[in-house]
Order: sequence, then C-alpha cells, then structure tokens
Amino acid sequence: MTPATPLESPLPDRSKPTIRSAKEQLILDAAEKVFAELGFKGATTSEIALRAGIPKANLHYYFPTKEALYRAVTENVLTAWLAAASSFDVNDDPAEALAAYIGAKMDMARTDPLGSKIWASEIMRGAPVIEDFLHTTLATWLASREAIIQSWINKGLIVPMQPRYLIYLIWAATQHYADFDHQITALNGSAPLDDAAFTTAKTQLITTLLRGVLNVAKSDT
Amino acid sequence: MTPATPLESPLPDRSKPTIRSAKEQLILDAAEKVFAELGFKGATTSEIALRAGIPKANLHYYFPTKEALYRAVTENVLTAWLAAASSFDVNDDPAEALAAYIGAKMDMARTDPLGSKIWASEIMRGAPVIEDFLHTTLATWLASREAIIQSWINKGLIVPMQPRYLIYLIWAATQHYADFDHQITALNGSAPLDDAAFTTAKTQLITTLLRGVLNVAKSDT
DNA sequence: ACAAGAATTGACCATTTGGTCAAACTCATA
DNA sequence: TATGAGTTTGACCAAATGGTCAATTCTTGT
Repeated sequence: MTPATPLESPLPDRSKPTIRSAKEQLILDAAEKVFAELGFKGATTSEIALRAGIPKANLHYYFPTKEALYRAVTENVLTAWLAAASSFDVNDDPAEALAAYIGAKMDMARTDPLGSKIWASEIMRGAPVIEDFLHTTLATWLASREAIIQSWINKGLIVPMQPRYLIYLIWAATQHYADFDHQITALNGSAPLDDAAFTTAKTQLITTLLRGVLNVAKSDT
Repeated sequence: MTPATPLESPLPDRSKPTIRSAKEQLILDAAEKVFAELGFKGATTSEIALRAGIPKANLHYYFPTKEALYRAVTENVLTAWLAAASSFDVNDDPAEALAAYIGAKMDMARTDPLGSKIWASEIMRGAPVIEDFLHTTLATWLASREAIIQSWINKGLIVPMQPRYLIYLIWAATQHYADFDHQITALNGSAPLDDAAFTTAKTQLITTLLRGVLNVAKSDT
C-alpha cells in the first residue's frame, strides 16, 4: 500500500508534540476560562490570547476561527461529561449507583466548574454546537439509564416514578454548584465553599435524594 | 437597590401612561427575550429594536443605554422572584410550605423561563448588576427561611440537615426546567414538555423532595 | 387652530472585534 | 551553512455595534 501521505495536515501526534500541542493546550485552557465567564459571544479572541500570553494572530494560527476554538473547548467538556456518566454503571445496587453518580457529578462541579458553565451557556443559547450530541449520545445514555432505573422500580427498590425526571433532578442539583458558584459564594459571605462545606453539601444531597427515591424496607441508620 | 429613577423622564406613571409606558413595555418584552437568548453581551440593541418593531434610535430614546435597558429587565426578574418567594410563608406546615414553594418556582419556570435564564446568565457572568441584591434581599430571605426550616428540624418535622443546601436544591431543580428547556426539549423528541408531562415533573419533584426531607411518623398512603 | 412638548427616525460616528497577511524568526537536518 | 517547514507577530481591514443628533412628525392642552 501507499504510504498515504496526508495532503495538508500530517499526523503530528508523536512527531512534534512539544511545540504545537503544548501551545494548543495553553490556548484551550485560557479559552475555557473566558468562554465560561463571558459566553461564546462575550468572549473575544484578543482576551483569550491575552490570557494565554500570546498575540492574537498567534492564536488564529492554531485555531483559525473563534468558533473552531469554541468547538475544541466543547469537545473537552463532552469528554468530561462522559467520564462522569460512566460512574452510574459501576454498581447494580440503586443506592450505590445513584450515590456514585451524584458524587461524581458533584466532584466534577467542584473540579471543573468551567466546563459546566460552558455547557449551561451552550444550552441556553440553543445548543448550536452540541445539538447533535444531545440527540445522539445524550439521548441514548438517558434512555439506557431510564431502563436501569425502571428495572429498579420493577424490583421494588425504587419508588414508582418517571426515571428521567430523577436524572434531571440530579443534573440540576449537581451542576448548580458549578453554574451558580458566584451566587453560592455571595450567600456564603463572599467566600467560596471550603472543602468541608462542599462535602457537607454533597453528602446531604446524596442523602436527601436517596431518601426521596429509595424504597426502604428498613433503614439501618 | 434603588429603583433608579430615570434621569430625564419625570413621573409620568399615571399622567401619560398610554404612550410612554406602553412603548417601554413593548421594548422590555423584546429585550427580555433577546437577553435571555443571547446574554447581555450577545444581545444587540438593533436586534431588540427589530423584535420590538421600532427603529434602534427610538429604543435609545426610551432607554439611553443597553445597560439601562438590561437593568430594567433585571428589575422585573427580581420582582417575579420575590413574588414566588412569598409562597414559602403561606403555611406553617413544612410539607405544605415546601410544596407550595417548589410548586410556585416550577410554575414560574414554566410561565417565565426567560426571567430564569436572565438570572442564570447574570450569575454566570459574575452578577455585576444584581450583586447588591444577592448580598441584601436574597441573603436576608435565605437566612430567615433557614431559620424556619431549622425550627422544623428542631420540632422533628424535618430530618436534620443544613437548610441552605435544601434551598439550593429547590432552586436548582426548579430553575433547571427553565434554563435547560432546550435540552429537555431535545431529550423529549424535539417537542417541549406538554402540560401533562410538566405537571408530572412538578408533582414528582415535590414528592421526591418531601420524601427526602420530611420526618414521617406515619405515612397515610 | 396653534404653540410646545413628546416622540420618531434616517444618517452618522467611534470603537470593538474576528480575521488576514506578509515579513521575520526558529530550528532541525541535509 | 544552506534550506525549508514551522512558528511568531505587528499592522491592517471590513463588519458589527452602541450610541448620537438634528430634522421631522405627532399629541395635547388651551
């Protein structure tokens, strides 16, 4: 077979990762912050370049358009989302599976609030970029988890309910700590929640939701 | 925060309401939509004027700056928020008070999703306009409701918990249906939730949360 | 009817912003 | 060291945008 030389862009994954990918990551990190703070429209390429410490023209060398850069940032957000989503499946017991998923989403809200904000912002402007994801990967994931929850309901482990509204509740409750962290900080005396407070919030959320949906035969606590 | 009486316009509230206030309302309605869809930065005065069916210069006659218009829209959002907040106090029974408040917030998410989106957008960009509200009215409201919930806990009506995280949970869960309505619509087969589905979501949310926090002595179902 | 204030609007302007470009610089390798 | 691909960057441009303004057209009280 022919060596199949690519036309324009070669495969610089291993060849020269130091220069290009390092710079790309630098830009992506700055872009994530700016997009999260200002939204797609509010973010400017000059501001992103400024925060990355490079001239704007250099940014456009790596990402030809603002939208291309935004799409790249968005990809990372979706990747992180999928990682957290997998924690739903590690256990067959509803209490443990739900606790793991809620916990993972809470940890993500704490670790990567920017990603959650970008997601929220993207949804609120009509999801022009991730629309496809919503109808494919996300819809599929939701359907399969609905089936799992439904099986728990059928087994009498979970109170009868519409599973999808439980999922929405989990998404809402967890992402709130990322998307509205400014409000939460303001209501916390202008100081962000410390680790102890956040752990309390996380534990309490899990407790409340499990109490709300688990069909207890006898609680041991 | 002061109501910010316009610089030029005197007090034409009752004297000549037909012309000015009607036009202002027309603009405010258009502005609410555009700000909700595009955020503060993304919204343009020309777009707002276009949707209001008037020339841009006419818009600037009533609202000198984009920020002044945004502030006016925001005032309405806060007013609506306070209206829903009052439903917390209509009852001494925790189950009824919480159900009323959750229901009111859900109805608001359904009736005025734009207001919720503007709130979310404003918080996510750091709340430059409503910051004062957060530290005064909202903080006070939160503190007093925390006290109420705490009294319920002391009476053994509510499970021991940090009341504020319950409030956050309610805010998150209800506003989610407004802020993320696009996502919910997408996951509903590209059709918005109909009234029946929304009622189910609302009822289920109330049921789940009450189950999660009420200290039942004996259930009657 | 008419004067005066209120309202309307097309034309215009300064600034911002996404994006371009050509010249210059770096650096590994033949 | 010469070469050429890859990288950097200041200068620049067209379009978009918030806002202004003077001229014109209503409304309304007398």
